[in-house]
Amino acid sequence: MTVMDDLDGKIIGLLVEDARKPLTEVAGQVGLSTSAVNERVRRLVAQGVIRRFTVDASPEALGLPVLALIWAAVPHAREAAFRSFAATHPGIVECHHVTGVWSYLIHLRVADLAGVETFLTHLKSEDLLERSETMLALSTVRSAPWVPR
Amino acid sequence: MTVMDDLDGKIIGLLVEDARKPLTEVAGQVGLSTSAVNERVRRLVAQGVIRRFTVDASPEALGLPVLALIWAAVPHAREAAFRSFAATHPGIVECHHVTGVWSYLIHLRVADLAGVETFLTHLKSEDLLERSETMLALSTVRSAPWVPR
DNA sequence: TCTGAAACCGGGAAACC
DNA sequence: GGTTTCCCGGTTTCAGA
Repeated sequence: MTVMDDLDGKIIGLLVEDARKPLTEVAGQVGLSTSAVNERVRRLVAQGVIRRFTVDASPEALGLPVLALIWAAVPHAREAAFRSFAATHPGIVECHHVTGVWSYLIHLRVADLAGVETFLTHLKSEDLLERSETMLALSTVRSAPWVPR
Repeated sequence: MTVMDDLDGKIIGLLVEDARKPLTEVAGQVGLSTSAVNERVRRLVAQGVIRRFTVDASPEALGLPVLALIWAAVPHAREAAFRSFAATHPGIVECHHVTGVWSYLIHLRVADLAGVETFLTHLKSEDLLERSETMLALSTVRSAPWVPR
């Protein structure tokens, strides 16, 4: 299905750095014509290799400096509810079902520590949380792009 | 510093969904002229609220289906070395310095489980790892945008 | 800081190699 | 699949409010 050569890789790399970079420039840097690049980008989007064009925003600038990493044990009977909650809650940046003693790892973006407490209290009140363990990110060496929602 | 009103918030929200959406459309949806939107976007970039325009790619489509979440204890004397390693290693998607018994949480994207072993072995051989604990993401309820490097 | 008009330039389609 | 050409439309700038 996925037919990718290293030119596609280069194109993606350039667009990762700046998605607004004119295709003419991209074309110049990969050694193709604009149309060829345009067609390849179209294909990459159609194939789902590129999921979307987006912006990487600064959570700090938008008032969400606190990143909490939360291990969560979810009541078995409430797992479906937990998943739909996690999929829509605006503070939840990531949520992975993981191996090990905890069922989920949540990345939570909030304005302050009170926001963490509010979040955990809310989860418990909805019976979506058996127990949890929270760690705070003191600093970040490397981060994924962040998008508000 | 950061002067943001809810119009800026709306604009960012629209660009998050589709960074290539014509500014004329954005303008229509927020009730401003194209020029005004253009100016606001320019300001948001200048202020660092928007860090960059990028693409959200599919790690699976690019042959990296495995996401490993690794807790790492790093030798105190090697922390600077660890940080610069983590900042540049292509497989490391995220790396946070955290509170708790572990010093770092790493998100590692690799092709298969052998990739996880190679990674850990390499870290140890460079004396960047005292001990670690690895969890695998079985499924992801919610994920941040992913960019290859 | 916004609007509206004008200039410019990049993107998308068509025809062809 | 690739290139070149051409046209449409979006971005950008500027004058004015």
